[in-house]
Amino acid sequence: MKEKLAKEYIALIPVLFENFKNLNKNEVKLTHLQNHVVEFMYMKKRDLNIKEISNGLNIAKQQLTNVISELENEGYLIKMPDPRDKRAVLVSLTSKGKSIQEEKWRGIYSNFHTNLAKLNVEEQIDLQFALHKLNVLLKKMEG
Amino acid sequence: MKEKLAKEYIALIPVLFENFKNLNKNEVKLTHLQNHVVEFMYMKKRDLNIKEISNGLNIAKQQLTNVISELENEGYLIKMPDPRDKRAVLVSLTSKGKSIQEEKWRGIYSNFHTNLAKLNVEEQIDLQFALHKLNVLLKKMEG
DNA sequence: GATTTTAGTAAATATATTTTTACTAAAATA
DNA sequence: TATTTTAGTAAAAATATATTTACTAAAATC
Repeated sequence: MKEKLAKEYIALIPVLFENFKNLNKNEVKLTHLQNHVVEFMYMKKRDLNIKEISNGLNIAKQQLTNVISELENEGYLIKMPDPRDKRAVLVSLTSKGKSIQEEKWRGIYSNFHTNLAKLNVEEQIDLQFALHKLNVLLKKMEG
Repeated sequence: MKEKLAKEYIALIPVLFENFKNLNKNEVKLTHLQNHVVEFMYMKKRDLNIKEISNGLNIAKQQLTNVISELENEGYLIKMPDPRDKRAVLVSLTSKGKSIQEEKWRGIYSNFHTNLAKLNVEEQIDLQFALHKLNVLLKKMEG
């Protein structure tokens, strides 16, 4: 059974991939790395220090110095001293930074709504149930 | 209900994101774009011409000339004339190109197997059912 | 058949990303 | 307390990516 399970899991990826392919065709003039950082921070939903971003994105911390100071200059995030470690710096998305991401999600969201119409009511109920189950179980698997 | 449904859908993304974060820490010495192209071709599971890759990845076709000829030099793909359009060129992943991707999926796969142990049998059955439902329904929504 | 569009290539220039090395100051450890 | 490790910055050099312009040949359209 585990074989079949893993196959279903892996089959899910290209399906979702297709859905998100247009996600980063955003208008805002950020470079790839800048966008990557903002996206990562938005996903994490909390302030992060540079090391955490560096680890999370597999980018050398030296690169982040410039990327983040540029984002700060443009008002997408702010830096502040980490009260728990005087060496470290906490990076926090501003509402301008968050709004870039929210704009992207609005697109996904509305697309999802549109496509939902292709399912009948029974299927919609099944979909909700499946999504919920999946979220709960995948989180359990990670934790 | 649609609200709740969309929320579950969107909540799924960060969960999966976490799972795939290490996917591109691969050893192979490809540049980002090169990796992107190989990944895209692998997902599509068929030969593509340069225009299709350009559209699919939102990359100017001029950029692809170099990226693809480099990949060809390294043996990850081959180019051949498109029999249906003498202007066009079909790009096809070699087994060397495919094996890079397969290596990545093996990592995901084995990670999934490991984490599956955190679920009891009943939960595993639920997971399989949810994954299957989701694949079927999402595909229906796209099509 | 003439004209326009399309697929791909080419090359130059401008930006962005990566890597290497080195430094400071605070934290952790011995 | 002395030593080592860690978080962040800085700057130069090497690569990679993006943009612009222009060209060829085949396809599509008029």
